[in-house]
Amino acid sequence: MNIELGKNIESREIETRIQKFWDENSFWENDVKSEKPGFCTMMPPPNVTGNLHMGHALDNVLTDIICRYKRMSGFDVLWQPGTDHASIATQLLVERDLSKNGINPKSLSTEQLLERAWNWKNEKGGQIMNQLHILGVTPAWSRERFTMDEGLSKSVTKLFVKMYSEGLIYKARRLVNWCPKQQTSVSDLEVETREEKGKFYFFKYPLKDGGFIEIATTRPETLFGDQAIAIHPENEKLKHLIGKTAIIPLTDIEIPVIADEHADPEKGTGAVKITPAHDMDDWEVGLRHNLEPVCVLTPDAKMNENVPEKYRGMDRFKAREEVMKDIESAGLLIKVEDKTIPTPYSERGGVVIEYMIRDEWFVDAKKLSIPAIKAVEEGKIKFMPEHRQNLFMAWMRDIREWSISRQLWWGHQVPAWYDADGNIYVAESEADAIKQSGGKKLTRDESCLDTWFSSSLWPFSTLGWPEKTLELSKYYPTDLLYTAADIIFFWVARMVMMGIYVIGDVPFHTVNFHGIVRDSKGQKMSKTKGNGTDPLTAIEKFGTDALRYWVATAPIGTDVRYSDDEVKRGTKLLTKLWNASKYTLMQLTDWEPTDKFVPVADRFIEDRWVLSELNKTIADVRKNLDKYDNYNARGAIDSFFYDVFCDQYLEFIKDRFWSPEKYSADSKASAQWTLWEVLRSVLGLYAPIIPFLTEELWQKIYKDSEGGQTLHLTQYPIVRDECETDVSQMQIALDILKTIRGMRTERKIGNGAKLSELLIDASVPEVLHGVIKSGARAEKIITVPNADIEFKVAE
RNA sequence: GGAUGUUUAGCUCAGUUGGCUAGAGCAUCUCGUUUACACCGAGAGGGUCGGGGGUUCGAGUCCCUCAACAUCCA
Repeated sequence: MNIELGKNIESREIETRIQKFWDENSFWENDVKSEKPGFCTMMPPPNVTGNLHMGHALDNVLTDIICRYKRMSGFDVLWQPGTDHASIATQLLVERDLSKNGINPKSLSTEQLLERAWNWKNEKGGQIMNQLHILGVTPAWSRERFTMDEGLSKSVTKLFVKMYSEGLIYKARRLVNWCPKQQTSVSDLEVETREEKGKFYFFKYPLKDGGFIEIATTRPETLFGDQAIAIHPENEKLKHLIGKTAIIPLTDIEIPVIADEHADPEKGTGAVKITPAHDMDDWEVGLRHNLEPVCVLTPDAKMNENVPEKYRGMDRFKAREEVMKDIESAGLLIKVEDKTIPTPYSERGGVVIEYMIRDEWFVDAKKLSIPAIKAVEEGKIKFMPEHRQNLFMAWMRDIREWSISRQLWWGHQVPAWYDADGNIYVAESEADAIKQSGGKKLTRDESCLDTWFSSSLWPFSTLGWPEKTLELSKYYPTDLLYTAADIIFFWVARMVMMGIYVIGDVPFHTVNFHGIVRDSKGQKMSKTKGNGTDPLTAIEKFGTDALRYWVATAPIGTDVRYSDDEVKRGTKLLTKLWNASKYTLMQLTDWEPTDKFVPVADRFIEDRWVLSELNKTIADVRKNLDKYDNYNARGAIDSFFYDVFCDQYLEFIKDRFWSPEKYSADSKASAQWTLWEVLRSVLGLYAPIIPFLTEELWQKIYKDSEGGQTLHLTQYPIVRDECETDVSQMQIALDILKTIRGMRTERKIGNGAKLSELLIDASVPEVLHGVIKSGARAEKIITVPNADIEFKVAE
């Protein structure tokens, strides 16, 4: 063979060239009709308007390693790609863009806004997919879906109607989390509680019969919505006040003093004001005592018409100050204490959540969770790392109803219509709804569904549900899901519930949660800190393979730290692989794959030894990849490649090429066949991790003799029975060679220096003399009974 | 406040059901340009495995307790 490799690797040149070749050939499409067993994984759909970040790189490269491995192991792989409409995030982007251009988004109709959003999606939506290509990942690109595609939207509507008809979706009047910034309700999961420094206000409510009742509150501005004052029924100090009537300060509104266990005698004054429209606990109290909730806030959290004129239109925080000033002037203030208050924030909006009474749509998550819990208990889903299961189960067991309607325009509109009397018609189309109503004039519910509702259908809507497709029967339940731990409840839990409800089976057998990417100091990467690293920048610097190699070092489920130095390790490996290939080719110039084959059993012991080690490695790597353990798989390949192949085997056989006359006639052929086979296996083993360079080398070296188009559709290395020969004696040679190396270092003799004579014990088997001579670079071996190792350096 | 993790070499981390003389990479030090590779090779130093207690012939690994940190939930 006469193939020469250059001195340096042009990583980006190779990678872009090979990426183009892959893209042009659509190698990674599934074939639902194939006889091969299916292997399916879903890409967590990234935000359509988003940009690739390290988290995506982690998900997708880890998934890719497994998909490439499975494909090379005889599976019909379907890796389903696509994007998510991310309703709030996208809507914000579009509105911001409009404002920048001097257009008030509120002046546009929903239709006009939707048109803008679709234009935005069509323009920018492809970007993140293009960025994914650069990672060299292999989803079935032609199957790319978008959560608001026609088909997927139909699935959402269909499911909504089905769930409504079965009572699993319902409209109800509730106190919901309200984001005053985006003016939409949000689910419990979208509320983040932060400990904040605040004030605890103590003041007095006059009693109608004279006297006062003292209360304490953190939210005095809501007092205009008070409906009662509560005292614990067993509060000895205060219970004599129960049944009296209090007057809300700054007003003449009368409210009763009631008995309720919610009033903790130990907290504050022991008496609490009850504002059912603005506090979750008070809402419950209100239900128990039939209190009418009175809302005192506008949707943007200003005081509304239910408060005295002076406060109307005032921001809630300003109103808090004003109310307290006035209470003080009225002589009702007792004291103000500093207090740490758990304050609910809107995760997306970044402002303090209000609780508002609204008619919203809910999913009966409790009912859906029961079979989901059972499925996990029965082990139908494996969590990696395992402890995530506890977290999942704890949340599931404690689940509450899920608020799914949002006052947003970008998303799946709730398929419900109302007639003039407010009757609800839920249907798959307006025509159906009208038919249901008996031909009345209807208006459609304006709210949109929570994006997570839409994306919870992803594992089956992308496979064609509600149609009974071949894809569904072949690929569902899917095998594996790699995703970020922070969406375990938002997405993973909901997919599990919906999958079981809709299809009757779990959406995936294994879910692998990776950690988050931190910077080299262990800080979370964030835009505000500016410590983020863009994967594309890292690729520009070091190449995709190097970045992928770094990703493959991530142990299961732990946070990983990014640093350029870590990624540089990848470039070192690539260089090493390139050089080892180059060296191997140099030894094969007088050899062809068509030459007479040397059976493994006839080869030299060091040749059989390296093949035996390779066999062990292949078994080990496969075992780990079968468990989705990329970390140990990569480690096993590395230690074979570096320690066994490069550092030992290649050194051991050098003398056989330099001085062939010292060895038997078949020495070279034995080593050449071995080199040829081992290098090929190394390329195969590394292929899923560093797909570009291995492809490049395979095409240069092996493609002609093997045929086929790409390394990545060849068979993953398998254990070869004929390589299981007895090489136990090699250990003696390895020990001797290690001792000699130690002696060289001790005596400051370079490892290149040749030894004119090497003295070894006579009991060392003859079969090892060759490898010892070669490995030690000794001209001559002298055997003496009971000898310690000794040598003379050649002049 | 509750739950779940983490705590192993200077740094980042492995260590599967208890049997290791506790490993790797980076960093440090010594030696070596040898015809694949200095993005290299050969070596060396460095840890009472967070503290304390217990079970055991034997504990980094199991139990209890304390501490620090992290995440999630309230």
